[in-house]
Amino acid sequence: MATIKEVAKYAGVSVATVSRALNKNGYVSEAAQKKVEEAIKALDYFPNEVARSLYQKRSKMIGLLLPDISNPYFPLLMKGIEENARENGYSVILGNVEEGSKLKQDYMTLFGQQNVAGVLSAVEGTVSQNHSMPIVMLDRVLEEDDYAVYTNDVKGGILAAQAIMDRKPGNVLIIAGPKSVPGSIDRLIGILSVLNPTDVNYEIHQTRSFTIEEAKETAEVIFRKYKKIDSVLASNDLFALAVMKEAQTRGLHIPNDIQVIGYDDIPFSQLVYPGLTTISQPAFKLGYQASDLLIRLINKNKISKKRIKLDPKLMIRDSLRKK
Amino acid sequence: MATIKEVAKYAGVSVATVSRALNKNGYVSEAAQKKVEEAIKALDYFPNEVARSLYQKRSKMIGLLLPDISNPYFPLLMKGIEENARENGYSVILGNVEEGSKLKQDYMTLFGQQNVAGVLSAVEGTVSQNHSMPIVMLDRVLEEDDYAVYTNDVKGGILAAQAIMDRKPGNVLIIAGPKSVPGSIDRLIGILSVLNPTDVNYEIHQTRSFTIEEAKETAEVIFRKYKKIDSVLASNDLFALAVMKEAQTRGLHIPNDIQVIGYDDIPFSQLVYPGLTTISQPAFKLGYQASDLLIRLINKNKISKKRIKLDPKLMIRDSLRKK
DNA sequence: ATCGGGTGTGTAACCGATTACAGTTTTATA
DNA sequence: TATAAAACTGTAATCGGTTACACACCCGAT
Repeated sequence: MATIKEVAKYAGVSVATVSRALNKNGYVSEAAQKKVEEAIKALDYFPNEVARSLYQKRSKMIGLLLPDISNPYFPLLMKGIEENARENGYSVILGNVEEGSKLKQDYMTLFGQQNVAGVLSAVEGTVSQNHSMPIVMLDRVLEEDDYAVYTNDVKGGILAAQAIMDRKPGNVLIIAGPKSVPGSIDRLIGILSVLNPTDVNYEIHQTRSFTIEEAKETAEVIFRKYKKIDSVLASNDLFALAVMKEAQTRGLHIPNDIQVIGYDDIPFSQLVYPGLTTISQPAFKLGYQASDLLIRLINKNKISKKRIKLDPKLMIRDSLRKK
Repeated sequence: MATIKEVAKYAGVSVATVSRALNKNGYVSEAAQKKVEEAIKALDYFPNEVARSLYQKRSKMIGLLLPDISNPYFPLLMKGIEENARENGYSVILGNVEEGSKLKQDYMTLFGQQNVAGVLSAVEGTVSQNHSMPIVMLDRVLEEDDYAVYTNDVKGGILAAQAIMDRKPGNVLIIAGPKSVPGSIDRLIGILSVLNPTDVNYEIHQTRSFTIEEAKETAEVIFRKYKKIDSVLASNDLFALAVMKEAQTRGLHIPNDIQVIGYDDIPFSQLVYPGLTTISQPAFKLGYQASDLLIRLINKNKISKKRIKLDPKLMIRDSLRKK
């Protein structure tokens, strides 16, 4: 790889002039600009980002902290982030942190050591040690987070509950997501705000994670534990799919014997039979906007909204009964 | 963030001594070592990786090039990579490249500018411009790739085809993956090596991608185009799931009317009804081993095998008929 | 003719680490 | 006790960029 020094030599100018020509700041004569551009082309030169980062005390990278990339909801998020970041000349360092692990602090330290320009985190309790490193929380957001992009989960809960209430439920089972995940609580609040004023029977089954393993377990448990359930509000699509499968295995017909609604709208919801009716979280958009907000913060651009709340949407497929 | 200079001052030694104490090379007296360690703790010092990278002309990062992170096969791969990389003190820069895009060269340049220590790529035709930057190909591997970790796709094809042949197929449909993906061809070779010696009827339907959109389209098309198919060998699980759904929508019973086998064993294959019988690619292990191989290359460690071929496995669930 | 500002350019300091080199002290060996 | 080797330490160069600063030139206004 050629260096700026070699370019300067080839072009017959100083490194300062090359740098100015490259970054188009400061005065550079047309003649010099042209010589530099020729030299760059001739030597196939690309500036070393590491050297830049060192001087600027800030790299063109953003750190991304995710709780579990094997959860299919996150890849979409990542895609949105990656796309926006790339469009803005940033790249993404990946940090995968098992739920509740202490690894998140290690990653934050690492991000600091790498001079990342900012951090996107979907892990609760992410704190910056370095004040010059902005953080935008996404998806899993607390009251106290300054900058955040997330879904209106109360509304999501309401949409899901209304969809069920519109379809004459008998006994409803709510599978509630882990209490450690802020969104789970909001969804439950939304759901209950719809169910409580009615006289519908419901029970709540509490879960501890969003993993596929627990989804499978849970699906088995609920059919033993709760008899005569005919409507299920699941905390995410994984749980919904697991319940559907278990129901079908037990010879129950969906949606006639039991109707199910999910949450997230992961791509697979369309690929099962019957298609899963679910609440769509705009994952790609969430990621894209979060990256956008972070980069605005980095560049100290005007910020219209510190917390961006996106609306979920009801995706009607075939796992609920006809109205 | 504290710098090495501040640590040196606090400890009453030179920066050279601090550096030697940090990296445990060169001579450092016990007294000095202790003073440095105290200073580090007192100032909460972590060495700046960017400065290190600049001097070493190599960072503690590896570049990862993936063709489509929204394909659920890749997150597992990523998880394996991330885990191994982290264990070895490396972090991962993400590069998502739409199939066939020219973006891959941009990313390779970027990786160069970032002084990455090496690159893992699942994108065909990835070439290094910088000889000191080793590349390990994974999953999508060509003959000419020096270092690679991949699945034995011929064997995978054979396993799938045998599973079908063991279960008295009438008319078989092979959904072949895109020709641009090396593995697709091998799978087809494997499948045909089993089918051709028999007198079973089969047809081949060629596809252009592994996307969910094409999977849905294809599922519709094949039921119109190919009548009386009763066994389907899909190029990946997405296509298999789409076919299952379409079949069920048309009132066909799986596996009695039509049996389906997939490829990949993405986590969802367990969550559909009936469970999808498929060929399991050890995605996590693939990623883990690829990272391991790359880091060996980076450290110029002994390498026992330049190309690592992992074996696929038949996962029997319920989408095939009884033997 | 003189002054001032706008242009254009190069030298050198700087970012924060590693390490070559030189100098000093301690220790071991003859 | 002399002497070499080992142990320890600091100064300064280095990695490859950016930019403060100084200097030189050109042009128009006084």
